[in-house]
Amino acid sequence: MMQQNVFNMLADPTRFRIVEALVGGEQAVGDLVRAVDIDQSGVSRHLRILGEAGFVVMRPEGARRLYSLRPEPFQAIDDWVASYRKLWEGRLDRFDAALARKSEERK
Amino acid sequence: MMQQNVFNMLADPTRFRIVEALVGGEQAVGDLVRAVDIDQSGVSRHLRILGEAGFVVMRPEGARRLYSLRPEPFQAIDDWVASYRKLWEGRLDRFDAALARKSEERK
DNA sequence: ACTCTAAATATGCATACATATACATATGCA
DNA sequence: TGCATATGTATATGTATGCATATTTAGAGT
Repeated sequence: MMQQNVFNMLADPTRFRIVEALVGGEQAVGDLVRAVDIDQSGVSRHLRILGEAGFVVMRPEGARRLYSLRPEPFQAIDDWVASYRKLWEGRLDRFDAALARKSEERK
Repeated sequence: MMQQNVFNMLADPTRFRIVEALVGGEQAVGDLVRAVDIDQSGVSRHLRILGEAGFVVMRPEGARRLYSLRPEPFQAIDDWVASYRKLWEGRLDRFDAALARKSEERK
């Protein structure tokens, strides 16, 4: 099921930039601060919010905290937008059926 | 390119419900008001916002205004989330290559 | 054709509420 | 002690909402 929470996370420009910065792999808070251009306290807060929403996980390494993306919310978006695919694909061919099957594998 | 504008539209719960109500086809404002449970003025305002963001188009029919979804923003989301697919798919097999090709057809 | 009325939708205005941010400070680790 | 990260507090800004009103269209009656 799709809760709009997921889009709420990405709607904030700073959080979006954080997510985009994390797609390449895990990053320490300090690295993200440099990537995002708000105060470090704000980055930490956004990371907490993202964590509570299931977007990121944290792994301590010494004094640093390494954050990385979790796949679930992105899978949820992928599944959700699939139901809108009919908007730009007129028909349901064999390929789309394969897509649907692939999507089923996740459950 | 992905601007977080797109997610902003879906982040609002009322707008999300409007979008979901429109996936089945075009709807008059009055129909959407019944589906969404805020004042009609609010629905009209959200429809304007969605229109300015490229999510919906309007077609007058007598005194009614029929709104329907445009495919572009959903295509954009689909394309964007595709770049996160590596989070849950370890490798790039022949099927994924076909996916990538299919995504290319749009351009 | 003209006017009046009712229905559907849009907009101006005021308000309330959420939340992103910075600064200062606390906590944890080397 | 010094570096990295988290949190408390205050503030400011955006924006969703309702109410009242304007606008547009259809239809009926004369």
